[in-house]
Amino acid sequence: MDLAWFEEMERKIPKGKVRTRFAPSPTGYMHVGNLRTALYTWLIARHSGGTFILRIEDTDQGRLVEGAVDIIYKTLRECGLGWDEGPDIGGPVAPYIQTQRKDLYGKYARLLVEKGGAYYCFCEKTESEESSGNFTRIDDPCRCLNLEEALAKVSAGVPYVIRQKIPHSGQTTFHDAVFGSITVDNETLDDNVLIKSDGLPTYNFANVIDDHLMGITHVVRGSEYLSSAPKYNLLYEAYGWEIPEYIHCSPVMRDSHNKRSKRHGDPSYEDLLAQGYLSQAVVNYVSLLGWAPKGEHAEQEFFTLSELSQVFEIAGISKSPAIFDREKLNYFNAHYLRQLSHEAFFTAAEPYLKEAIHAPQADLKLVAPLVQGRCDTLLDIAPQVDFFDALPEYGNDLYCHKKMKTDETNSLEALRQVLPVLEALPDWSYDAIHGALIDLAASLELKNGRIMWPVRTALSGKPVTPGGAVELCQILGRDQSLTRIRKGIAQLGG
RNA sequence: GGCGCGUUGGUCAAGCGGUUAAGACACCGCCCUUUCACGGCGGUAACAUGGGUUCGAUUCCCAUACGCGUCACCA
Repeated sequence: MDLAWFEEMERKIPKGKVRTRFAPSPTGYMHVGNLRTALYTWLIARHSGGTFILRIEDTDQGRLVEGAVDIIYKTLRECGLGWDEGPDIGGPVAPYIQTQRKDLYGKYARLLVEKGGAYYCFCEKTESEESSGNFTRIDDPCRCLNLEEALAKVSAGVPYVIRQKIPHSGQTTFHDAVFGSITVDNETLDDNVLIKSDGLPTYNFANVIDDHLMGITHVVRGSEYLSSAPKYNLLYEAYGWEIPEYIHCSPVMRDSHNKRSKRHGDPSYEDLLAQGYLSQAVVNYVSLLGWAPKGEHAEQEFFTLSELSQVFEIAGISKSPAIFDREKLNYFNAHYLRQLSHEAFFTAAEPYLKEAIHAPQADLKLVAPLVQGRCDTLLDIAPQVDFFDALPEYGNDLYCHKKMKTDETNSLEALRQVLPVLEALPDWSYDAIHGALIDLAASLELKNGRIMWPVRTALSGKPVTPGGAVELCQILGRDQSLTRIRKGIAQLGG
C-alpha cells in the first residue's frame, strides 16, 4: 500500500471551519425536498461563516441524464444558494464529481480490506441470492476467504464486489442532531456492497469517503438514510476517522401517506416556476417546511435568504414529515408578487399579459399594476384580463347588484347619463375620467356605485375585474370605452 | 416480517412539568370600498389511545394503534 499517497490525501483536507455539502444525483430536475436539503445545508454553512460545497453523485451509470448537472447549477443560482467549491469552480479537494474520483474509492476500499473492514465477494447479485435462499448475507462464504485466495480470484478475472464486513454481534450507536442517539444491533445490519462490479462505488461508500476527504463537518440528508447511518459510522471507525455531525431531515410529503415525487405528478422546483411561482417564494416557503425559527423570530415567516442565514438553527428542524401545502405556498407567492417593484412585476408578468391581450391599444404597463395585488401566481393573470381584448357576451343580470342598488332599469339610465359626459371629455386621463364620473354621481345625487357599477359592467362584461370603472376606461381608451357603453345601452333595451 | 423513526386544529407549527395550548395558511363573519382583491377586526378548530412517574402531565417512561422509512451491485 502506498502510505504516502493516503497521507497526502489526509493533508489536503481543510480543517477548522464548518464545511457542508449538497450532493445531488443528476436526475434532471430538482425535487422540492432536495431543494430544502440544499437550502438547509447552505444555511448551516453560511450561518457559521463556513464553506458550502457542491458535489455531484453520479455513480449510477444507468441513470445518467444529459444536461442534468446544468439544471442543478441553474436552480442553485436562481435560489441564491451559491457554492464555494464545486465541479465548475474547483477547490482544494477536487474533483467534485464522483465518477472522476473512481480510482480513489478503489484505493480506499483496498485499504479497508487490509484493515479487515471489508472483503471481496464473488457471489451472484442479490436477486439470485434471494431466490436460491441458501444463505443469508451473514453466512456469505466470501467473508471467510483469506486475502490471498480472494486476490488470486480477482487477478484471475473473476467478477467481484467489495462488501463491508459488519460484526455479527454487538451494537452500534450514532448520534443525529435532529433525532438524537439511535442504537441498533449489528446483527440487523447487512454487509453492504461498497464497490460495485463495474468498479464504481455505491452511495454507501462514496459518501463516507468523500465526506471525510472533503472535510465535511455536517452531513445533511434525507431521513431515508437514517437506517444506514450505523453502517457509515462503522466505516468511519474502521478507518479511524472523525464522524461528522448528522442532520437527517424528514421527507416533504404530498399527503399524510405519500412522499412527494415527480413520478406521481408532484411539481418539482422548475415545474413550480412554470406554474407562476417566484423563486424567493418557493425558497421561503420551503424553509419553513420542517423548520421553525425560535426565540424572537418565532412569529416571523417572511425571510430573505440573508435573514435566514442569521436565524437558522439546526435545533429548529423538526422530526416529523411535513405536508406540502399549495395554499400556503400561494400565500407566500402572493406576498412576494406584491412586494415586487412595478417594473419588476411588469417584467415577470409581461409574457402572461401578452398571452391574453393582443389589442394594440391596451397599455400593458397600465394593466400590470392592476393585477399585481390580485394574483397568487403569474398564471392567475391571463384569465383576469382577457376582456380587454374582446368584450365577452354577458347577461343583463350582471347589471343587478344588491349592494350597489343597481338593476337593469337604473343601469340603463346611468349609462345614458354617462355616455354624453364621456363623449364630451376633452382629456382622457385617469383623473379626468374619475372626476367626471364622480361629479356626475354627485350632481344626480346618487352613490358612486350607482354610476360606477354599470360602467364597469358595460366595459368588461364580467362580474369581477382588476380595477374599477375608471381604470378600465383609461386602459380601453375613449373609442373602445364608448363603443362598449353604447353596446350596454343597446343590450339593456335602450 | 425484523429493525428504526414519527404522532399538537384540515395544513405548517410554537411549546421543552404548572399556559385561558401561541402564531400563520385555509375557512366563516364584520368593517373599508366604484366590483373583486388588498387591508383592518373577530370567530370555528388540536395535544392518537391506554397505563405509569409526579402534588401536577401536551411535555418524562412503557405499551397499543396508526403512519412513515429501511432491509438493492439506487442514491
